[in-house]
Amino acid sequence: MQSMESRASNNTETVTSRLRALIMDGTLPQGEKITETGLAALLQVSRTPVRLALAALEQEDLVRGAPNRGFHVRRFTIDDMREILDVRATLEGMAARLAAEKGLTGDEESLLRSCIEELAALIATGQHDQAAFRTFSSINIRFHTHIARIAGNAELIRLMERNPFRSAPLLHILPAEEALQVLRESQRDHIRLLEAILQGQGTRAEFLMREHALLPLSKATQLFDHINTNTAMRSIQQAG
Amino acid sequence: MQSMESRASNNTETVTSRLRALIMDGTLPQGEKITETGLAALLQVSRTPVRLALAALEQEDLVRGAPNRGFHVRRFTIDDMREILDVRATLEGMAARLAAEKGLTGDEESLLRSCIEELAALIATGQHDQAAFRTFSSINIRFHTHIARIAGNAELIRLMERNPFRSAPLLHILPAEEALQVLRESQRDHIRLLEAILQGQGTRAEFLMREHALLPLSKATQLFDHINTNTAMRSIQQAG
DNA sequence: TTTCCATAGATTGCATGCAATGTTCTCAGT
DNA sequence: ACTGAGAACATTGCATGCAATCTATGGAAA
Repeated sequence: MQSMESRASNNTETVTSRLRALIMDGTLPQGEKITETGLAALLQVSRTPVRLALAALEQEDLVRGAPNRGFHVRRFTIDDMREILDVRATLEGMAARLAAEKGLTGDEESLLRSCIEELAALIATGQHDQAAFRTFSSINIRFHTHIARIAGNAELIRLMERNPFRSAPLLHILPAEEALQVLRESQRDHIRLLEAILQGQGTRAEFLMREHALLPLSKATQLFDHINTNTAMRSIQQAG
Repeated sequence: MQSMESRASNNTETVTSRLRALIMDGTLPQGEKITETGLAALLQVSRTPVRLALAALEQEDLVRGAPNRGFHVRRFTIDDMREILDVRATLEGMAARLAAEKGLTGDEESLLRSCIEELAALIATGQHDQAAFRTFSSINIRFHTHIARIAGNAELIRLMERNPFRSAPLLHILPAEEALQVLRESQRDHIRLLEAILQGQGTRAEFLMREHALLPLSKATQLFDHINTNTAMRSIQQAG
């Protein structure tokens, strides 16, 4: 899953990664105008790789460009985030279904189990600080990534990797108590999911996964009338 | 849905469209090596727009490139096509579900109904030549596109537009009798789908749509041990 | 004959210049 | 003061040159 970052022998990919990071962590705020020359100066490269990077991020829909009028950072409304997470939930559900239909090898099962055990251990400590949430997210991502791998559909994996919100726990913007509760419910989902997959219950796995993927968002919208999308994106970025 | 073609004020988009067409219609066969200079000479432009077009199509996964070693046309195995259609079916299913959950306005309903009536009229003529299949495909695409619009999820539409196989009836590679049967079964699916959507039966609509989207592929694989992916892609291209 | 290395050719990756297109500011006219 | 036209400025889109990298060919050594 980290294949999109880091590995960068050429400048273009470096610029793409850095620009993506600048956007996701809010350094470049939503709606900010981006000029090729400006970015080139900022990142100390020529306009060529910048242009290529912008084209790439335009396809990811992180920046938007009008012909002859340059680019600006996409504005994410709360509805945009909801839509993206909705698609993500559907794709994750498909991955779970395929995994269940295909069945697990012993190795695959134990890998998923170990994720669940690590999460259980983490929750048992009762910690609810930022560090704990980060650890939780990284294990969680491993769990989800592995299910996608097991599903074995390359096109599916490709789309999931391009989705801006990898695993979007939104934990960081929730009050600590609420966040802990999300952790616990998530963990219960994980256990049920593995059970469904092991028993080859494709449809059950699919719907469990959908619910699971939408859990943090529904929690967050229960609590806030209006989510600040800048904060939310920073939160998601920190989670990865 | 045709937004990706035609509208091309600048060279880069023109080159992108033309290159995509060259690949989809088999002029550039699968696995063919593509050099920037070669394409630039062929299309009478400089390397710059070619480079941008290649980067775009790489993200669509129609061409693949190794660092410093250029690009080649992606090879589609039959399994690749299956995977892509599987994802497409899931996304189409999501669109149907959202449409059902949202409900139709009068205009939306009558637009879908008119598609169905046109298809019924076409089938009633009993024609089963290439021209009839093309007409069928174009109406069919309108039907599906409209459902996606009704669903109203921009991210979903974006992914569906990027899927290489828009509506993939594969009719052209089936024997005429089989193709006609596919038409009839499709039409039955359409009617049921509209019914489910009108009654707000989201899950039913979702699963009907999935089956519907996979129908042509399963028919084709019933008949052939091995589908020639070049022929199949040409067929899909003709359908669009 | 086979293997390895070196050199020549080809191709990509990047930087930059130039023309075309947009944007903004000024200033005259109302 | 306000509007509109025009010019100055800024920015993109494209072409092209150059260096770095990769590939291929040929020849020498085992």
